[in-house]
Amino acid sequence: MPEGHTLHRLAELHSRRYAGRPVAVSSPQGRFAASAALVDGRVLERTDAHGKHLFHHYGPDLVVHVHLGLYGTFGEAPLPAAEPVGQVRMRMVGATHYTDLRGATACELVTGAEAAAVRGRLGEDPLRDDADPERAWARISRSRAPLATLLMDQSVIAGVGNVYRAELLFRHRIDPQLPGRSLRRAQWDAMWGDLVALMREGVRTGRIDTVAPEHDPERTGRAPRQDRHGGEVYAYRRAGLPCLVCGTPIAHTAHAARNLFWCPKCQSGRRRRAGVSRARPAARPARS
DNA sequence: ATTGTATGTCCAA
DNA sequence: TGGACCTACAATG
Repeated sequence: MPEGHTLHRLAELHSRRYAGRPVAVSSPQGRFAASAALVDGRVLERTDAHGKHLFHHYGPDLVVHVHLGLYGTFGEAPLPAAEPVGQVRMRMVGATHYTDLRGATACELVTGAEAAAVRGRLGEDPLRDDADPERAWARISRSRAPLATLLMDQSVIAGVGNVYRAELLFRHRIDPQLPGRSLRRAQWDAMWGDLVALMREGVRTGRIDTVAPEHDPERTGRAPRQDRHGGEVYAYRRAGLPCLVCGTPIAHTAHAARNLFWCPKCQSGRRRRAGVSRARPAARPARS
């Protein structure tokens, strides 16, 4: 769940629930207790997210920085608050609801400068208004690294995880091993625009849905609908299953300790190298 | 009831 | 490069 859209969604939710009023902050588990005491009872001024990082601003130098990692979760329920169950790292209690944070990789109190430093290490976030795709392109277009690596590099693009990576590459019919410097400018422009639209949709719905209506398996009969991860996808976690476009079994390999999924036919680099590139415009990212 | 796996990142070896 | 983190859920018995 926690790719960039999840954190932006949480930032919006927490702002709606808690911003502008005092919040009771505690750490039932204890690991965040000393820091929680410093913001307990203060007014939450605002929240924001950059990539997979979430920030709760209680003051210029009182910022709670959260990274969910692989299995961190925020849960919420209406008041009254129940006894904490399990390892609750941080509990926030507001006027109408309370929220429990569990399993996060990072939950720490930082200064404004430290928060800025975290953001300084991050690349362009497609969900932020201040994102500059030109800077990401500058990195990509001079890198020999494969796009599979570059898209997951948070210092290049912040917020893309394993699902958006696989789906974006598929939607643009790009071989995951294609070196960044071999990507054409027009392809990058199309990918960035598509990524912005896909991730905004993810913020809105809370799911990652990438399959165009014309490829809906229910309609084409290519495969049964999956929907396992709260969304319909082309490649992610579909190893061995028929490609929703061409029927070829989806391939799978371990790439830098992460699972990489792609369609060996639709995303074959052979066409491109053969120089017929102009003949097949990047797959139109019919929005989902 | 138990086991396996994961949408992420850091750190030690 | 492998383990740690230590949750949630699906698959297995």
